[in-house]
Amino acid sequence: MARPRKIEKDDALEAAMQAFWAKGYEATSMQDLMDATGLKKGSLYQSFGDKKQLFMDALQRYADRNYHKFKDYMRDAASPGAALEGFLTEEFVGFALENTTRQGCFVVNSTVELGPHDDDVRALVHRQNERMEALFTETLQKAQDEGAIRKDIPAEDLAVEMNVMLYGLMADSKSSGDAERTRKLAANFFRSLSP
Amino acid sequence: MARPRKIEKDDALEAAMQAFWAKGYEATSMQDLMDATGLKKGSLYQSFGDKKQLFMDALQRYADRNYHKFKDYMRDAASPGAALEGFLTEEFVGFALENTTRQGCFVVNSTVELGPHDDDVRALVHRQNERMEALFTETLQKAQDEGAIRKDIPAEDLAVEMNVMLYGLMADSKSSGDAERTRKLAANFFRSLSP
DNA sequence: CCTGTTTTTGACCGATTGGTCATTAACTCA
DNA sequence: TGAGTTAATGACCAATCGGTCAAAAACAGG
Repeated sequence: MARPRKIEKDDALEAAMQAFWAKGYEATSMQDLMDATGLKKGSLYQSFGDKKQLFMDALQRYADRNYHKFKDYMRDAASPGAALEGFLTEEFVGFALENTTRQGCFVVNSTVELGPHDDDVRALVHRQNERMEALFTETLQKAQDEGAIRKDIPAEDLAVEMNVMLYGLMADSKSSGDAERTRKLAANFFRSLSP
Repeated sequence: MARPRKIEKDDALEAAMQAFWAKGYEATSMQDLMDATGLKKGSLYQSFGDKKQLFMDALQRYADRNYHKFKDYMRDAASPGAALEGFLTEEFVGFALENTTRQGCFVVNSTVELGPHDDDVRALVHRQNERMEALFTETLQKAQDEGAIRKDIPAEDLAVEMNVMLYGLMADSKSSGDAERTRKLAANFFRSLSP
């Protein structure tokens, strides 16, 4: 009935996500988004609404992807204890090593830049924290039953602590960019979770 | 010999610091800085150079103040162990409670926003991390000798871990704003430092 | 009071910001 | 083939961005 789309909306969103992730909300201009997506300004507005909505869509996309990546990692591990150790000392450090452009974590970046002044970002981050911490809690609980993790602190508390430590590592890596520092931190943190 | 200054440069820098701290570098316009300092645009440029230099001056001011505040706290405590516990469970939580505007830590904010793309910010943050971690190391070392802190991990490593955990808490507080969450996190982290 | 020096001011600059909208292009269905 | 529908385009907008600069203002010493 009408003219078909030339460019996949999904590809454009992925490209916009990369742009926002690399430079943050304020520092990414509509021109940057046009360059990244290959779309003209009018098409961006027609497809995604305004800059803010495009940002929120991109952030949600990132959050979903990260959640499912972590969930899969936990599911595929040999044991809950191995999942936690592997995640902290390998998966996460691997991420830090490939993180040569110091992009950090898009959720952490957005929390710091927009959290204090934007209700939508705060709500999204809150939901993300809740499900990530629920995922960590589940795994930590099983690992406690296994005897791989200390039992004197509730799994829920350890999960929050783990999430916040990952926040710190992501923030720190944005200026340190020191892989050895990250490696040691992750290993020591896992040690402090052990019985 | 010449016209005297009407406004103290120090007061203007303090006001500019508050503005940058509250909104970040990009989101703070010269107009915001004019409103905050009470100075006109031309005066700001004459006194501080450009926006970037003013920002660096403000960030250094904040970093110095924070360092000396922590140093004084450690010095005045009854014992190294009490210094660490008090700092984590009282001083820091008190900061989180008063943090109603979710300003977080200016250094952490700047790392996340500018660290990846600005060598000057990265260098400043690196220096700040080094002296903060040296301060923590010194106190942790003494507390280990006292028997108040676990000895199976070197004090240097614990210091880095503590610094990064504070990074995480500061980032997290920018969207959670949950005092009870912060309190529990700080207490549990101190517990994980104990023997 | 006059001269010299420095601070302060606000008009002004080109570039860029996010955002709009009328026009054109490209398709489907009758 | 023509009518109807939607996608894509780029000219255009007011506002704001960081930054400059000549002129005015406020003091000092002679």
